[in-house]
Amino acid sequence: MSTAKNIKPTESELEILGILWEKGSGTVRDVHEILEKSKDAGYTTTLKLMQIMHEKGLLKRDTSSKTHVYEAAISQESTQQQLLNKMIDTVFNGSASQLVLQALGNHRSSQEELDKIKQYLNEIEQQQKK
Amino acid sequence: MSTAKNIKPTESELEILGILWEKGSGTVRDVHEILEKSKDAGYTTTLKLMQIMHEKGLLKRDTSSKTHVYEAAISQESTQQQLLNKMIDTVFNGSASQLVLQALGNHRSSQEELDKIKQYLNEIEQQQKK
DNA sequence: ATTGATCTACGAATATTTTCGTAACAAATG
DNA sequence: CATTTGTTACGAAAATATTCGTAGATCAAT
Repeated sequence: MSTAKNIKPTESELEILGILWEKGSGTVRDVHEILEKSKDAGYTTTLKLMQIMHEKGLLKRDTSSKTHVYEAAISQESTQQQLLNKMIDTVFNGSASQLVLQALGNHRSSQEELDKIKQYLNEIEQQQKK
Repeated sequence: MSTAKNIKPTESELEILGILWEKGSGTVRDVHEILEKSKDAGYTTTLKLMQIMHEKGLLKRDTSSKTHVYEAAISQESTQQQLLNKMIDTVFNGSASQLVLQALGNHRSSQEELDKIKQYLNEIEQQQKK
C-alpha cells in the first residue's frame, strides 16, 4: 500500500481541508474568511494551522508570490473513507448500512440524489451476483 | 429542543460509548478488556476516563456494589446523527447522499441490508410525493 | 522615502485530552 | 488474622491541539 496514509487530521484541520477541497485552492485569507463565518479565531491562528498542516504534508503550497496559495495534499475521497470507516467501527457497531439508513433518515435528499443511490445499489447487486 | 445536548465526546470517549451501547452496560473492567484489544492503555486510564464521562453526564452508573456498573447516558442515535451532520458538513460538502454513496462503495453489504436500504428509499420517495 | 496595509515566520502561552502512579479501602484467600 | 487481589478516587504529569502576540518582510500608495 503505497498511498496508505495513516494521517489523522484534527478537527480544525478537517475544517480547513473541507474548505480547500471545495475551493480547489486558496490563500490563508481566503480560507480564514470562510472559517470566520462558523468559528471565531484570529487570522494568525488560521495561518499557523495551515503552516502546520503544510509541515505534516496535509497541504501543498505555492510560495512563488508573496501571498502563498495552498491546496489540499490528501484526497477528499480517501479521507472520507478513513473517517467513515472509523465512525462505522466505533459508533455504528460495524454496520455500514446502519450508517446509511441513519444518514438517509435525517437529510432530505433530492429525487435526483435518491435515483443515483438506487442506481448504485443496483450496480452493487449486479456485481455481487457474479 | 429539550433534549438537545450539545455534548461533544472525545475520541476516547466515543470508543467507550460504542462499547457500552453494544453491551448495554458494564464495569470498568469489562470495558477495559474490550478496549485493550484495539488500544493499549492501563486499567486506571480507562477508569479515569469513565469517571470523567460520568461527571460530564455521558455515562450513568450504579454504585450500589463495590464494583460500579456503567451505562451510556446519551442515546446512540442522537450521537450518531450529530456526528454524521458534522461530518457531512465539513467533509462531504454538505451532501448526505455523497456520504451514502461513499459508505456503500467500500463496504460489502449483505443482500438483506441492501434490501432494507432500498425499501427505505421507497418509503422516503412516497413521503416526498405527498 | 515614509506610511500603512498585508503577509509570513516563529515562539510561546493556553486549553484540552490522555495517561498513569499512588493511596485507601474492601473482599477473597490462605 | 495476614496477605493478596481487585476496586475507586484523586492529583498531576505528559501529550496534543489551539490560540495569539510580536517581529520582520514586501508591496502599494501617498
